[in-house]
Amino acid sequence: MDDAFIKLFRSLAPFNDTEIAEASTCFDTELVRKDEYFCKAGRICDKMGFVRSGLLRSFYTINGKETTTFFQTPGSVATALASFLRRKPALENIQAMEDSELVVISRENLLRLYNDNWKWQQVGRSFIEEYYINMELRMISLQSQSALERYKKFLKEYPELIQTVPLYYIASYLGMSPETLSRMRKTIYD
Amino acid sequence: MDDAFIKLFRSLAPFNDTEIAEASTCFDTELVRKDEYFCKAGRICDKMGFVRSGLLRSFYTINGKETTTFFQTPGSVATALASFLRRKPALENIQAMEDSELVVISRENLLRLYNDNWKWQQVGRSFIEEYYINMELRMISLQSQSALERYKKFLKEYPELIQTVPLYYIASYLGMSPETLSRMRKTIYD
DNA sequence: CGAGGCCTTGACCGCGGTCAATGCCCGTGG
DNA sequence: CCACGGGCATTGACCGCGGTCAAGGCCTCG
Repeated sequence: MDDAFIKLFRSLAPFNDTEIAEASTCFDTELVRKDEYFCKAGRICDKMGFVRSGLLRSFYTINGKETTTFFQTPGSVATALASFLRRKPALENIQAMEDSELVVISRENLLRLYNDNWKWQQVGRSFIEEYYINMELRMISLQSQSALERYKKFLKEYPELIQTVPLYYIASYLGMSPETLSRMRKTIYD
Repeated sequence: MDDAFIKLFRSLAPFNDTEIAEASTCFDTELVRKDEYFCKAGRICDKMGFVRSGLLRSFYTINGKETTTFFQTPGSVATALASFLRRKPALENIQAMEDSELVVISRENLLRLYNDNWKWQQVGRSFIEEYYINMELRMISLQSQSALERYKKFLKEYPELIQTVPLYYIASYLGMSPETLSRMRKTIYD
């Protein structure tokens, strides 16, 4: 397991070294090459990944149109959460936009950790809470802000991504067409 | 505590009678009269309510405009979740649309239950999961469906609410103006 | 050099928001 | 009992945001 994630877990529950060491056998490393999928829509997503390096995005396809829902940068969690939780086919895909390395735990192993030690329950709760709050903020933004406001907000929150992510993915994430995003950008930079 | 909720809790973790009995001292009953608030925006929401009877709605106000985010019917959970989890001022209000009765647990007592018994951790996880999945579906709907499609979907999912809830709240929940909702209704019933 | 991927630009237009008027229902008080 | 007023739904007129379609420019890569 990775140092950064050990730190993260420790910040969520008071683990000692033994507990971390025992748990580390439950985690695995997975490489996902650019354009390949970590999860696919229609299949049950039975793993949870912690991004160590690279960059991924979640998106679903409705009426032939892709909608990007999240970008997973190093330090964040990648999973089709609803599918993972309910063991139903996932709605969304998770695709690597660059070669990415993830620390992965299977659903099975996670449930085992939950049973072994309540502290992992707490970690699990925390991640879902995190997911939830992200989603809530995103929804409020989509519902109450104009396209321009949403773009400005994105600029503040994810300045790095503007450089690396194709604009049409960002447009999709922001709930607008690439053309509209292009025009928003124009109005800002005159 | 209420029979319906005991059943619910039991479906989420294998409680025995003693555990339920011990926990029941942590719960309380709260009456919220029509138009009064269970939670208020700007204050920290430090309780979680299980609706026994009545009807409530969550909404937040941005730029002087209300947006309804959820309706809480009997059996569902009422709390400003992000505020509850992070102990930050709530963005949303929860207001009773009819006289309502809730079984309430304080944050403090919930944390105590979490510590006492891992099964309650599981219950807590389940509720957040529920909240999360609801939110996700709502977001997908808002982003990928037209106003008319969203209304039709609402009709299927919450036929009861059409009778009892003022249409302008439903419009707000569906992310459209009351006028638009009115026109959608017209196109359906000719 | 050509091809394909991505971004921009322009023209057009439709969904749905805003504003304002009207209708309807119902509770309240004269 | 009726008059009034307020809350809610509907309707109409208008219009702007942002989507769609199509074309053109600009990369990079084979």
